[in-house]
Amino acid sequence: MKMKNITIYDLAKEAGVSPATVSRILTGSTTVSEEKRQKVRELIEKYDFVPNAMARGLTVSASRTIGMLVPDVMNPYYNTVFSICCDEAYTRGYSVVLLNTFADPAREKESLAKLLEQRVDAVIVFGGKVDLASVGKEDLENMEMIAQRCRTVVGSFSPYPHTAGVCLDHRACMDMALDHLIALGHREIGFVYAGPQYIGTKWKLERMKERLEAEGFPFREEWLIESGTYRLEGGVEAAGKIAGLRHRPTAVIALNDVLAAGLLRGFREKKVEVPGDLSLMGFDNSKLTFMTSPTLTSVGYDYQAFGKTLVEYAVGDHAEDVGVNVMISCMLEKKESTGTPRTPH
Amino acid sequence: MKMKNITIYDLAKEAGVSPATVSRILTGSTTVSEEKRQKVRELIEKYDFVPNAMARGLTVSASRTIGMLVPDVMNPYYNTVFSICCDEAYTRGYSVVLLNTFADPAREKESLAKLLEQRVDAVIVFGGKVDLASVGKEDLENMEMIAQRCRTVVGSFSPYPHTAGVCLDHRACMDMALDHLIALGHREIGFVYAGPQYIGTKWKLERMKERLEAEGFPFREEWLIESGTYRLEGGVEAAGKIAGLRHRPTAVIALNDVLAAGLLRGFREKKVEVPGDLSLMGFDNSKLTFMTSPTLTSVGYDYQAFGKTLVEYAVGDHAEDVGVNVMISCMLEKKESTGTPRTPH
DNA sequence: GTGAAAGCGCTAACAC
DNA sequence: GTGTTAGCGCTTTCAC
Repeated sequence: MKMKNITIYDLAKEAGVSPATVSRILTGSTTVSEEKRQKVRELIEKYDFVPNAMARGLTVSASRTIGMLVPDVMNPYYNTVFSICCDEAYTRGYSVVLLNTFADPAREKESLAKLLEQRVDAVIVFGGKVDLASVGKEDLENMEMIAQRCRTVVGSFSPYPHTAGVCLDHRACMDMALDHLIALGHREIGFVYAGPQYIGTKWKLERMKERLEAEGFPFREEWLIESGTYRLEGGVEAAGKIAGLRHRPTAVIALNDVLAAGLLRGFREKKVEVPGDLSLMGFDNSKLTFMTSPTLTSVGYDYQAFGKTLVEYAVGDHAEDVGVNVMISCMLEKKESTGTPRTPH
Repeated sequence: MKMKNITIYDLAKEAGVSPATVSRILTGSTTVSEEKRQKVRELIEKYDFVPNAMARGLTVSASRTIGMLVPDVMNPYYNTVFSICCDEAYTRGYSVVLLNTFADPAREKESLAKLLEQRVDAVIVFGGKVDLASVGKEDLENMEMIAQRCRTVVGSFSPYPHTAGVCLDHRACMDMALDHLIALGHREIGFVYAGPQYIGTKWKLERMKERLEAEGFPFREEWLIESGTYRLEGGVEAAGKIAGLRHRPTAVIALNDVLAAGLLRGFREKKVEVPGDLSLMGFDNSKLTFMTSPTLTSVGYDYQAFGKTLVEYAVGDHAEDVGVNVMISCMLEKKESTGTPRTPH
């Protein structure tokens, strides 16, 4: 089945020109006589010649390929950003390849290594070590090493000197959520998150404490629920815990829409009405928020800007200010899952 | 910032061995004395040496990389399959890179070309021309050309002699949906799909006609709605049309869960109760079906087998029977969105 | 067990 | 404009 791969030498011989001429036609670097160009074009067509990117890559540095790592393609947040990055990269003549790491450090490391071996022009990293609240010295050095080999940008806050970070302002996001709920009259507010080790979660939690304290609102440990996962099931389970509380909060914020959807489902099972008995909201404002019933109020982001900025840094538009952190703006979209509490204070 | 890339020659010189020896250590092809191995290992560590996959690829044929093309990563169907493929490939020492084509023929072609240039071991193609009911001679030749260069497998029925197809049995899927609805007592059934040009849709439609005819049930053109898209909005719009019908069907089947979710949302706006006034179901049985309220009855597939089979063909486990089509089994999951019609016949 | 040397397929000077 | 030639960084015979 496999046929011998045809090379520019084969084409050159048959066309009666030199390999260099074929190369010139391929790259368009210099002008070639119309006659020869025509002849070679025909042969390329005839043999369905596909140049070998590896041979080319050996002499040319740029591959016009960006590698992107995400912990979970099935999560709307990640696949939305990826999709937009693809689009943005396309307009610039780049393509972006996605690798799924399943939030597994080993796979993340291997994937990164593979991308480096393939000499991609840049890597965009989401999840994993980068998302952790505390970055070890080892990780820092590792990232620096990678940054020395290709452009790097992370989809969260970058503590790395040579890696750009494009990130959400988690404190501002939390403010938006709280402003909304407080304006509706809530003062007993819960929070459901996957784990405190993630930096975004840490910031949101800190901000929440600050705000509630400042407002003089109660802040109970039992209203803080760690689901251990970002997936639907985590939300369902958390809803059970909240429903079982002798003193429930009047509103709950979930770390993402998926968890919020899970909570919604859990509350329905437990006959807790949303937003009647309890207001509920999430973050990410994904399509998902339109599919649930009631639809989910959510703090979303400027995904378009997110993808665009990531790609800009990846292709080197801002080569002078690597190591910088760019904030992506967020906005609240009010939908049906939030309302005034039954017994306003 | 960019440092000179270090090569096996640099390592060899410093270690006082030949480049060949370094290469042997890298590939593990032959035994090398422990002493030299040790020394080289240290240097690899010291310089964070990353071998150049392009140089290697020039002499070695296999890259242990599979390329996958999907029309829309944001669609649960595709990202679920991709995710499982990643997992399956990982256990076999392969990695799979994803490219999003946006169902755009031009991007599909370019993406495919890029994968071929990069000499991936195999490509898994979803969407685009492959999904169309009628494959042109040109497409056929093009696919044959690609199949000559690397293993190819498509995520739908393969009309290509040298390309394996891993596909859903659309007729069986439709049978399952109809069996369920008919058993509940429905005989006036509608169908919402994106467009008739897709082969899966064509088969489903044909099967539906056959079955309804055989049962002697009515089959009205106005109960067949073409949304033009697979996205949520298409479903919302279709719901509006159905709600406006003077004679509504008692049950509606949507081509996928996303459309079904859109329909659900549209029906809610129009005060059509599901499943009270109308039963609704979809295909794919994605996570989404658990997030809506009511939860969505859906015909799902053995995604695990789907991903596994795709990868098996991609890595060449069944090299003898390329060109074959493998069917993935489907199963109905009854949830809340279907019930007995208000006025059973 | 190890080194020398050829070659993978392309690009980019460098001559002409 | 076009051909010649020297690499790019690795793997792999082939000797020893």
